[in-house]
This record gives sequence, C-alpha cells and structure tokens, in this order.
Amino acid sequence: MTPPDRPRLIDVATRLNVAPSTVSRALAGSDSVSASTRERVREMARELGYIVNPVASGLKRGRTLNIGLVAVMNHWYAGAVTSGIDRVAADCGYDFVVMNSGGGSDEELLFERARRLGTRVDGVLILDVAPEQGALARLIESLAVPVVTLGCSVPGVVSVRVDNHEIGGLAAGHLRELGHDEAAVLTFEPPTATAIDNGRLRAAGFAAAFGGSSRVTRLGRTDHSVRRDLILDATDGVSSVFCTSDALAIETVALLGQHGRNVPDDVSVVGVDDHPLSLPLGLTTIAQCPEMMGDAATHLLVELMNGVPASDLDDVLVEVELVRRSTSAEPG
Amino acid sequence: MTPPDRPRLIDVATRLNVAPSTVSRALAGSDSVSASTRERVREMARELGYIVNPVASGLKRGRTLNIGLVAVMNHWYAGAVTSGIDRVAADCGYDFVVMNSGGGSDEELLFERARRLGTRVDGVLILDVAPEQGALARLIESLAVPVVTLGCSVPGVVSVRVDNHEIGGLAAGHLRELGHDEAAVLTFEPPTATAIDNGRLRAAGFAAAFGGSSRVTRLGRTDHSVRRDLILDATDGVSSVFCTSDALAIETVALLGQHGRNVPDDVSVVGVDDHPLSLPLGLTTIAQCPEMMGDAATHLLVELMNGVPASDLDDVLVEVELVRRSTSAEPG
DNA sequence: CGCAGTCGCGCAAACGTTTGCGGCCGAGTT
DNA sequence: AACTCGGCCGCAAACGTTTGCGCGACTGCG
Repeated sequence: MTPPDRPRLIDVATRLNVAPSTVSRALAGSDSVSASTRERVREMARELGYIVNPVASGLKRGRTLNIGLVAVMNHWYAGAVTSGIDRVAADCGYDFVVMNSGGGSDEELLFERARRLGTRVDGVLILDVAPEQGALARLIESLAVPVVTLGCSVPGVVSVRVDNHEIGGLAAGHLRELGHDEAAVLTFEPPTATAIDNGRLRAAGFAAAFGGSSRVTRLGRTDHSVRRDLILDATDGVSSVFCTSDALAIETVALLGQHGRNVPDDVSVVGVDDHPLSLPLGLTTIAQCPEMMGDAATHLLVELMNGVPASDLDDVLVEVELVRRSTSAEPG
Repeated sequence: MTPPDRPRLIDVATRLNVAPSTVSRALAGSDSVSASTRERVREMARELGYIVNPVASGLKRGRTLNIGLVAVMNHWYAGAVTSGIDRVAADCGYDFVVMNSGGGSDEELLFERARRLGTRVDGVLILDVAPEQGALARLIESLAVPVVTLGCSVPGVVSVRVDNHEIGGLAAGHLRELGHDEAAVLTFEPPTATAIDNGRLRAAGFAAAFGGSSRVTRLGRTDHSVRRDLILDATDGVSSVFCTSDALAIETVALLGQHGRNVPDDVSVVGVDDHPLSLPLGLTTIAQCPEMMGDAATHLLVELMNGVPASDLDDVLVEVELVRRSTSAEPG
C-alpha cells in the first residue's frame, strides 16, 4: 500500500555527491550555484522523479503555498468562481483548499474550522457570506491571514464585487428603452442566514432607475407551490418583470408560459447572472462573469500574500453587461 | 500584517512548566498522561487559543490530513458533490484541496499537477473524468496515494457510481407505464475530452428497457441554435422524450412549449439528475443525490487512508429514484 | 522496611526542507 | 609572489511537532 517512498532531496544529493543545500538551491534557481551543477541537479531530479515535499518546505519557509476558499459550494456560482480561482492559483504555484460554509448554522463550529483553516493556508478567499452583525469581520479576524472577499465586503479588507445597484439600473434602462413603464420585480430572500442578500440591492437599483411604476415582492425559500402563486400574483397584468437572479427568472418565464402569458410578446422578463441555462433558454440577463471574479480575487490575494499592504490595493468592481436575448421585447 | 504569531506548543508547555511532549500527548488524549494535567493543558491551550500547526504535525506524522479532489468544477454537479465531501471530511478531521481538471488540455501539465497534489494530500477523490485510453489509470498511478473514483471507474480502484443503465431503465419504465410506445432520446456529447460520457449508457439503458420504438440523437456542444433545430427535429411527432440530463430536458421543454407543443399534454419529457431547477420547473426526472455520493466516497477514502486494503472495500452503487413531477403524463 | 511494578512525565531524536555563514579555490591586481 | 576578492559549495541550525525510551516517584506487597 505504501509505495516505495518518494525520493527525497537527500537522495538526489547523494546520487550526485553534492550537499542537500546545493540541490535545494539549484532547484530553486538560485544564482549562487553554477549553471552546470544546476543543470546536473535538475536532470537528476527529473530522472528520479523528485518533487519537493511541500509539507517540509512549508514548515521551514512558513508558507504553505495554499489558499483557502470559504463558500457555500452548493450553488453553480461557487463552482464557476472556483474555476477561475484554480486557474490563476495554479499559475502562481498555489493549490487551494475549500471550506464549505453552508449548512452549519453553528457559528462556534464555523469559527473553529476557520481558525484551523487559517493554519493551513497563506490567505483566504471568502465568497458571498453575509456580514451578519459583524460575524464576518470576526471570522476574518480569527483566520489571521490575508483575506479578500468576493461579492461581499467588510471595512478594511479588499474585495471584488459587482455593483448590484448598477445591475438593477441596467435592467431598468433596458426595459425602459423598450418602452415599458410598469414592472414587477421579484427577488429571493437569501437561502441561509449566512448568505448575502444581493437581491435587495439589485431591486433598489432597479427601482431607482426605472422611474415608472414598479413593485417589488420578496419570495421566501419556502414551499415552491406557494411561491408559484406569489409569482403569478405579482406579475399579473404587468408588461415586464425583473428577477434578481436567473434561477428565479427561469422559473418565472416557465410559469408565465404555462399560464398563457407569452414571453416576450405579452410580458418581458430579464434576470441576473447569466446562469448556464440562460443561453440555451434565451433569457435576457445582466451577465457577470464568475470566472473573472475568481481570477481577479486570486490575483489580489497573491499580492497580499507577497506582502503588499491591504491599504495599497483597491477594491475591484467587475463589469457587468446586459446581454439581450429573447425574453425581452417592446410591450405588446 | 503578520499578526503576533500564533502560540506554539512550547508556549503552552512553558506556561505550565511541563514538557512539550506532555502537552502534545495531553492534547492527543493519550492515556499516558494524568487526567489532571490533561485537563490543565487543555484549559491553557484554550486560553491561549493554541491550535496545532498542521504543517509541522504533518511533517512528523507523515499524514497531511488533507484529501484532494480532482474534478471539473464548472458544473453545478461538482459543487453539490463538494458539499457532501466537505461534510464528512470535516467530521473526520480532514480538509480538502481541489484541483480543477477542466480546461487544461495539456495532459503533461495535468500529470505534473497531479503529482504535486499527491504530495499534499493523504488520498484523492476523482470525479467524472473519463478513462480515455488509460490516461485515468496513469493519473491515479502518478498520484501515489489512495484513490476513490466518483462516477467513473478504473479496474482495481474503488468507486462510487450510479447505475447509468438502470437510470435509462427507470425512465423507460415510467414512460412505458404511462402508455407511451414511442420515444426520442436526446443526449449530449461530453463537453470535454476528459469528461465522462454518461449519456451513452443512459441512452442504452433506456433503449434496452423501452422496447417500443425509440431513436437516440446525440447533440454536439456546438452552437445552440443548430441544437434547437436538432432537438425540434428529433422530437417531432413523438409522444415522449427522454433526455439524459436535466439541463437538456429543461431546454427541451422550453423549446417544445415555444413551438406549440404542450408539455405534458402533447409530449412527456423526463430528464435525469434532479438539477436544482428541476423542482421549481416541475420536471420529472431520475434523481441521484450528489451530496450522498460525495459522502459515500469520502467515507471509503477515509477507510483506505486508514490502511484498509482496497481489495477489502466494495464499490458502492448509490440508489437512483424516479421523481415524478409535471412533465410526464399519459399520451394525449 | 525493601523491592518490584506502574504511572506520569521529560529528553532528545527524528520528519524533509531552507538558509545564514563560513571555507575553499581560482582569478585578477599590484 | 603575496594579497584580495568573488564565485561555489558544504555545514549545521533551524521550522513545530510527535514519539521511543528512560527515569524518578509512588503504590502495594512481602
């Protein structure tokens, strides 16, 4: 079961009659080792299939070359962000370990895990967890490593976000341009107490920019059959509806269709996110690119871990974009 | 930026005038330390906020208490599995690090990363990567740690899977019971060369069990407007359609609806996966529970890491279940 | 009161790297 | 020819734990 243990640094050293330190330096590309031995060492390392033991290396150097991600993974969005993170993390030589913040309502336990996570990684990314009464700030505190937040923000820690207000504004502008002057806005309550409430801001941004008559209704995460009724009720008679997430929008257009209201002829629907199904379903939406957000956040985190002070780094606001497809049109 | 370094083992030792070894043993719950000192140590550790340094500990003990996950994360399914993994991993004291296998078509690079991953973790989970010409086996080989595969299988390594053939069979049985005797089956080609092709088996299982007239058409991942035509064409005239994934099914019912074919009155549609949107959309589907799969796989991996030989462990086949909702009905 | 057995604890050697420091040797300078 | 200087490399001490081994003291028995 235990395979013939991996070769160690000292193995390649003895094979070459040099000191371990030389091997270490050679592999690190130090210039205080002659080009010729450097090459010999590299050759031998490759031949033996040597790779440094990250644990030992981490112990000595005080960095683990790991970054942490805390997020609730049970959502397509988290997976997409993860893709972005992985790409740049790999480029920078980091692996990343994830800690699922979902489900566990036991705050004490969460903190415990966070503390442990902080010992394994050089920095962490926090995705979409809500700053409930300072709990997020305390969480970050107990991590004790550089942090960048994604989709949420805490004073003093660098973040990458989208402008949720602008998102609402874009949707409002689009509908307005088409000629709609009444709209229903539908929004979910956050699924868990620790998840962030983007919907509220998006709805507010919409209302502010729309100008016409709009009415927002918040949907609980309860039984979906009662939700049906709420949706139908809220959208009754209006010519356009703005859903603060694509998941909700997709459900809404299906529902409207089933009840004889043609989208987009009778009613326009626009969502937010660019959900993977939005393209095939032809949903008009405000797209944000999760991979790009993961990408940007990871770059920032790398800088922090390299010692750049947080005060030198600016928050980044990633661009959102209206992508018009076939669920929005001029009012019939 | 560097906070006043975390307390170390020796700090709590000196504070108590005991040897570091005693502290270590006390915290480990060894019985060779008196109950009273054990308690004193624990108290002090709590007071100082001490937590063991997993890197140092890992170096000495030769286990990292990390498990690896290789998967393509850009998919809701991976996120859901991740949730299951995290839950039991946390219970067993493990964290997990993920390596995104998607995108990178450079096989050599993938192997390099896998080798590195193998040095950081005590075992790895592999999700849905295809055994393309033995590449998967070589990947596992180069990991050099215990492995369990999820959704795919390689001779000699323990796996947890669903019976894709049975999935097709369940769908066929359901449609048959309703009275359908003709069906179109729609399936995606795998998105990348390294992703597994579940659709083929599901389609085969369906065909085998359906008995009536069924015709399968495979959809490329190409432009979705050409896909529309293919779908409409393939489903033209049939009373029922089986889609080998919910994503496809959702797209299909939307399409059918837009083209005047009422679901389920004119045509029944059943999918597979129990996609998060399937419930709100009312899609009849064959549900598999990704969290449970992650859960099961992690338990197996923990056993392997504890030294149980792979030959003592049986592959697990997780149950699938037909959940009937409102897209299937008796033929009109 | 002496001895064996036990229990609790400390000492020090690991685990596999990285890195400051010092030493050797050859080349260049006067 | 002596002296210096710089380029390469080895020695050994860390990093923070865990753990085999051994030692002292205390208990209980003869």
